Amino acid sequence: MRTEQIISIFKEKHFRATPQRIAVYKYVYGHRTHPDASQIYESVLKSNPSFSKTTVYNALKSLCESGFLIPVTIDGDKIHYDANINFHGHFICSECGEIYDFDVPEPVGKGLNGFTVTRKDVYYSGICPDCNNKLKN
Amino acid sequence: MRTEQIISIFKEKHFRATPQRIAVYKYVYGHRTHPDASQIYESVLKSNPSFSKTTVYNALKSLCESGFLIPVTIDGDKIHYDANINFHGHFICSECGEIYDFDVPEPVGKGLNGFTVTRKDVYYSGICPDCNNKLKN
DNA sequence: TTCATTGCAAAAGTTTTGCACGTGC
DNA sequence: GCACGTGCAAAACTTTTGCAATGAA
Repeated sequence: MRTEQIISIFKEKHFRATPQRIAVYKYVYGHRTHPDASQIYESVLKSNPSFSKTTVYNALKSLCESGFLIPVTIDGDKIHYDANINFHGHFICSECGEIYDFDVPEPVGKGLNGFTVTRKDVYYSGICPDCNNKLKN
Repeated sequence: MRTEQIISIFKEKHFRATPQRIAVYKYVYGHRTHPDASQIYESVLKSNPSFSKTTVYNALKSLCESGFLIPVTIDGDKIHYDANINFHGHFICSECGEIYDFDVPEPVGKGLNGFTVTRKDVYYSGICPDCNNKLKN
């Protein structure tokens, strides 16, 4: 996504458009690999050596709260980030750790009267095709 | 669950029945609050002051691998544990952090040819009824 | 007996915090 | 200008690791 476009969608939501936030969002938007904070930090640092890790954490948190990114907590360890905010499922391979997107209808929970639901996530885990092939040989 | 019963289901799966593993499982089975490792460690320690934290981590990991417990990674930070291994959804309140169970049909993902799926999780987040009431007043 | 499990301390790693400084609006 | 974001270092946490000692089968 172009920088001007990012600034534009940030301003629509009254989200302060700092260079750090723009760089973080641009990276996650352009790399659909569900990177975690460290990967984002290290990648963003290459073009912007002055950015601090704290700021990347702050930016990611704010971007999630404002709905620009989705936090993926599938591995119980690091948090991964996804710029695809359309509803979809996430699959994690327990062999290689890779996270894949997949299509799945939004699940409809029962007995949640009085609950306000702001986000739904569907996580699968298992073995991905690549690792399945490697394990066969 | 009675200790003898726990030993029995452990042995069925050739899962070594150490006092530590029994105590950890009994605690999680009896407290359906989705505790995390620290809460489990501190609670188990009251009756068994000699147990170490490492062992609690080892036990939880083994219990998950053998299918006695389910790891709940809904908060991206700590891992919570659930002894209810029947399929169900988890709701986390972003205000109080409480995790609730709810009924939901197993989601059916598409386009996962070649993937081996070993676990499915449905996570919701939002505001629980208690916190909704508190926020109204 | 034997090998998996335990326990301790220390390490590794992620995320948070406090506070002074800088900057977008 | 002012509120909010940034940056640094240090702290707080959870989880892992290495290795000797212990105990379940």
